[in-house]
Amino acid sequence: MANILLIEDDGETAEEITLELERFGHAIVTADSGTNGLEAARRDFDVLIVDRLLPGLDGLDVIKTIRSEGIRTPAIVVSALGRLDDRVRGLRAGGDDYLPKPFALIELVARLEAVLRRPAETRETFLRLGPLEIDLLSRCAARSGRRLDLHGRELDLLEYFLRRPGHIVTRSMLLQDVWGYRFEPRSNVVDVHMSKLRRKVDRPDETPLFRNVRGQGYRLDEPR
Amino acid sequence: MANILLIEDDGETAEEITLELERFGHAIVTADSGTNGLEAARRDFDVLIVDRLLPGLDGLDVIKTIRSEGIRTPAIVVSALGRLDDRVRGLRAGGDDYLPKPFALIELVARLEAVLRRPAETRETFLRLGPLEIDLLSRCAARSGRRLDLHGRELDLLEYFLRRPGHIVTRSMLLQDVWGYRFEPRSNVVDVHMSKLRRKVDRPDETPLFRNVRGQGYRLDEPR
DNA sequence: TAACATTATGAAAGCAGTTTCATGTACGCT
DNA sequence: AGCGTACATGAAACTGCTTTCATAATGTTA
Repeated sequence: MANILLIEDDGETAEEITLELERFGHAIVTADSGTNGLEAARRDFDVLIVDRLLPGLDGLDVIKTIRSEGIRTPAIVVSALGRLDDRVRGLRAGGDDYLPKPFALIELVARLEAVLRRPAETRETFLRLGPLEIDLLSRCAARSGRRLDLHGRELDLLEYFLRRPGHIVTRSMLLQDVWGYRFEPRSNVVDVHMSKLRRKVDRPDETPLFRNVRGQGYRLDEPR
Repeated sequence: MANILLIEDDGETAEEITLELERFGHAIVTADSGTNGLEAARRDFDVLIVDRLLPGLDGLDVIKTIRSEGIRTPAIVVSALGRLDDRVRGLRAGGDDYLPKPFALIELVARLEAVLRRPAETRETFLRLGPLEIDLLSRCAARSGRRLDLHGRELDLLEYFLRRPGHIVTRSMLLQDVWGYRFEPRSNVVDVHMSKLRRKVDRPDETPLFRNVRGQGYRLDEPR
């Protein structure tokens, strides 16, 4: 029922957890290092399960980083380091959870369900970045007061970028999170919609907010 | 730019205000008594301008009534009674405004713009009535956990009813507020969509929540 | 119960948004 | 500059939601 990102370097453990959670109908994606995990965590998951000790980047740092980027996906940290030092104590304050190893899988499932059961995350319904505004409730957007007449997909796209200002958004992220495709079709839907969206957002006489990053994706710039 | 309901019994004053506000690009609908005004105020307006002294029902009572029904359209009360008694003081607390007569029309326009400029009213994004739930952000609805697969219009319809539980909703209200038609076409769009919506919400084995009120419209019953 | 008005609904038509396809343009590397 | 790849975009095809239309069912009144 939920999209879960598991950041865990030990293949065996990852496999074990994946199988168990899939038994409960969840969809799991695995990342095997802190660096990969960080990248994946920028996408739209319902929960993250993060190992504390990871190659490349510490699990807590992954969470810290995405939080600093405004991503609020709840996270459950799993670790052999049982002692509750300061950093771990900070976790709960941030609404996340901590699970010392070894743990019974059923315990993980329970915490997970608890996180998912939490009152539907009160997301912002109104986003703004510089001259760009978007009202998710009435589903309308504007740039400097000029109303943008966006179609559904275009609006979803813009929302996705507005939630990640200044960050590169890849086609793959969009296909997965906006279109909901599990595997990537060879299609240029994203390109076509980006083209349409950009035409509406960045008019010839305006300073462009969207940029293409060759070989990587697109970025919505924060205004300086 | 805004849909305004003017509740004012004096035709001359009403005309004057209407002309001025239309000059600023607003769309005005007028009601000439408290009773008519009350009925109209249940629809979706951006602001109400209400005369204090009205035939039938006092202006403040109109506001009080719709507030008790959960309608939060901001209101500006206009009155020759300049003294700020308790009831008027209560107005500001409720987010509404008061304008003693006589006033310059430009003053009314200013207050109006101020009200409209207020941070987009933080409406509920999640509505519930008995077994019915609707999440406006993800735009999905459910009855007793059973997910209703509603199309856009159906969802808009359901939202409209959920915001007016137990109240009769006329076809005319729906055409105006959900479809945005200014004048009523002879069409049975509403009937068709109600039919589809009811089929999804009220299944044969469930106790029906929607009712038809012959000659008037439909009602979504509050569960007892 | 007959006659009329209102409501319900299946199916077809209409239309708008989405996706694909084909082609043109820009970029980066040697 | 030349080449290959990535990106941009007009237009057609497609899809699915919306609306209309026609007809049936239901309720109301005399």
